[in-house]
Amino acid sequence: MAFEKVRVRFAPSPTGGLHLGGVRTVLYNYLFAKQQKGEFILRIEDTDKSRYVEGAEKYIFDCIDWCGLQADESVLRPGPYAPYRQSERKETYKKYAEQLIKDGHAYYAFDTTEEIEALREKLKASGSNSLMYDHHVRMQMKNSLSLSTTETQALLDQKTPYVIRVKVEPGQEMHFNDIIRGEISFDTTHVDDKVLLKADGMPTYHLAVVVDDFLMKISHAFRGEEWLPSAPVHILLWKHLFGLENMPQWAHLPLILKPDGHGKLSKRDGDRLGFPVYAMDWKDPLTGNVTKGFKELGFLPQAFINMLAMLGWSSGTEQEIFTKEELVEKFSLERVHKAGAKFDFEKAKWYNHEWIKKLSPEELKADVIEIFSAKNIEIKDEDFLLKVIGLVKDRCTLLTDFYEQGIFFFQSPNVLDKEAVMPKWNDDKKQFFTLFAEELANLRDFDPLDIETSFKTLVAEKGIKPGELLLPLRIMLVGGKYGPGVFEIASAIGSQETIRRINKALNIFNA
RNA sequence: GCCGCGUUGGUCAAGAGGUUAAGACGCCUCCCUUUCACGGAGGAAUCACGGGUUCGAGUCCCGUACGUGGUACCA
Repeated sequence: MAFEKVRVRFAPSPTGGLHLGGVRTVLYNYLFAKQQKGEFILRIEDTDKSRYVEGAEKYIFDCIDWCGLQADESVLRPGPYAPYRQSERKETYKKYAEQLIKDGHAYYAFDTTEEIEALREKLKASGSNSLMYDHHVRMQMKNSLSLSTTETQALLDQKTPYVIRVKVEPGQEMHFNDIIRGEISFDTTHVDDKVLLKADGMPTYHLAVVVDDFLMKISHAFRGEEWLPSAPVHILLWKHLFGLENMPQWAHLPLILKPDGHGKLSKRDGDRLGFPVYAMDWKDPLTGNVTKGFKELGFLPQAFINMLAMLGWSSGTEQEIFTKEELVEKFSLERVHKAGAKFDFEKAKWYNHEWIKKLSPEELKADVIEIFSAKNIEIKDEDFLLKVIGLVKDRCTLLTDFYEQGIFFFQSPNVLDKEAVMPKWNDDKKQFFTLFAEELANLRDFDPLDIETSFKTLVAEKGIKPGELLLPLRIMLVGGKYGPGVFEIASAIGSQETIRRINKALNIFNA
């Protein structure tokens, strides 16, 4: 099983949305490929027409792009093994399915849905603990094993709809070595005769994944733990079709679970608990419903993939904040957890906060401009914006927080928190601010220290406690009890604007 | 039901037979800050249970419980 180089793949189905677990699988694939100087390819599983959603394919590429995890080969960037859409590889799968029949490892099955339903009813009634189409029942069904060659040929000639099923021989021990879980064993007695090729000529996942992985020379295959139970089928196909020695190494990733209750995290949990489960906003073209994404909520892609990487993996050190490059360097499949992890949105926000603190104003600039422009605030002076970002970024958890944390640098506050001021408002204070505004007009340099000195001097003259006046001043400039140091703010917005805001507020407070 | 996989604080987790069982999120207290954050110091809180093996078990084995996934012409 000598592979020339590491080749990994991710194969989403375009059924709408890209869930956290999916993005994490992409991420682990990407990290491993880059680390091993290998290639990451992205193929599309679009063989189920009934679930195909228009636009979902593009959406998947957009999400992956936002996360910065571009594939080396894909529908967008075809490589030597194109096409990468399974619907365009139909004939290939059919060829291998027929090969399997020829070799006696698969068979035609002509049973209708109703007949299979009836089988299950019958099994249930008889108290059987297995409702599968398997070696117990296949000779009672309508297929090329129970029928004679001529009968089978006749049905085929009449264009009777059929599927192709694997023939699983019972009583065989099967082993394989999972990179994360180690030795895993199955008994084929409990494996059913899975459908390989559907009546419409499309392959099922089982056939397609094996054929594609072989043809595309995949060396390592990572997928969610939910696939573990179907591994025996895949191993059987590898054995019969391409040889076990050519099979990729498997790694079954732990599941991402609901924060409360039980089960896999699903799209509905996000709506229910108020956090996103998709990378980006997804608008269902049929219903028009929008499912929220991390991007639009105000997450940085760096924080998003950092958080995702740590959900099921740890470096073994105390480091928690990793750049993509550091992840490529440090990541190891052996250190991926076996158990599923509950998703914690609070921790996700913490990662974002850390990343906002870590990035420079320059690196944050483009995102912040976008946040403001979405609120119809046009940024004219970028140097000023950079200064503002530097002043407020430590108090922003989400990118969208830049709006409320920074808006007062660009606009006089519309609403003042009067409640915080009025109960203690009096003539002395009124007088103070009137005087203070006049003082400010005379200041040469309007830097924070000068303003503070001027303020303190006046406060001392008037014999009022500074604390009594600092809060009203803040409310006047900012509107509320938040933001960086008042004198920093005053200096940033300039003397004219500061005086204007003080006077405006005086009118309101004195009214 | 059957089959697979798993189980360290509320959550993410370190831990590869001998540790005072790291660290982070969240929560609480205090300090800093004449706002809100940032930052700093501290606190409460954990090895699912029962049997083995061993001088010694969170770590190895077996069982039980619980969780989770699969059991589709879905992926």
